[in-house]
Amino acid sequence: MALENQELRKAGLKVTLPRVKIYQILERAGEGDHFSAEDIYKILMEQGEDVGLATVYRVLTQFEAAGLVSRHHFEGAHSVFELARDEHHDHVVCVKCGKVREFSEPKVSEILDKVAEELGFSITERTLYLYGTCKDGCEDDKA
Amino acid sequence: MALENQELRKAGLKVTLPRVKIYQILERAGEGDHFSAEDIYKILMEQGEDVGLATVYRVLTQFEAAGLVSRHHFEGAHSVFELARDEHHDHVVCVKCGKVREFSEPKVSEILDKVAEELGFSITERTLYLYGTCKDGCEDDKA
DNA sequence: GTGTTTGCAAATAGTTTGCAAGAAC
DNA sequence: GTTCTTGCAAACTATTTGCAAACAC
Repeated sequence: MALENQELRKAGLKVTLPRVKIYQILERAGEGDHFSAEDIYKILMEQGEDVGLATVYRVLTQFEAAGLVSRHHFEGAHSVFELARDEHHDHVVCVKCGKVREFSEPKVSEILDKVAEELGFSITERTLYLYGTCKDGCEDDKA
Repeated sequence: MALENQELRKAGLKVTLPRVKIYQILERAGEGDHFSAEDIYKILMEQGEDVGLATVYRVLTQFEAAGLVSRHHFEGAHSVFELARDEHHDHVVCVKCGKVREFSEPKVSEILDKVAEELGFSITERTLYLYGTCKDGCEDDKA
């Protein structure tokens, strides 16, 4: 139970209720789950925690700065967050149901590294999002 | 001079001063030039045109819907626009100087199509942005 | 003329910030 | 006890919308 506390301390952040709770929510997420600040805020409310939305934003920003989470901007709207993992991965987003799938293709990274090399760029980050629709049952429940 | 008028008509848009002027600004852009609504608004002001910022947004949105321009969201901030071209291309963005380079790698598209296939997704669009820094002279003039 | 488009001001969505009160160490 | 953190309300940024006046055709 104190595992997340270690993570927080390691990141130079004091162990406070909002940070622990938010970290736990992110930890519980399955692959492909991404939360917006608002999502997290709502979950906290449901859990009866008294945490302000502004704090959720602040904590997520701190987590991002500490490398604990990564932030994504799917289709322009709000940001969503997920716990950072070691292996880089890219995202497929269904524009109908909002579902997100992840994938990782070493060959793509390889090619992009070469492109950067040729252009004289030193890449620090990339975003690769595929938008489309699930072919299988995909109820338009973009809640 | 009436070429852009043709484009507008083809898109089902009446030929009005704001639309023509905005189209011309986009047309003048070199490869890698991307304008935000604000950029375009400022250029119009400098040219002495009396066009509202809201109109710039409306026109750009209409152009996008008509397939005349594509919209990009580089690093979260505001949207930028460029005239749509036939060949798909991806972007490299320098986070120091803001410069944008374009590239196109058929092999990447090929791999991504395969990924989508395997995941049972039907891709309609993708965004692939590489962020980093120019290795050569790149004055931090991210104006 | 009639329907579209525009400019302006006000509204909106997502996110950030100032500040005094409260918690961590 | 001192410094970091929080909650709230207010500010901010990018963008959108309502509406009456102006324009395209």
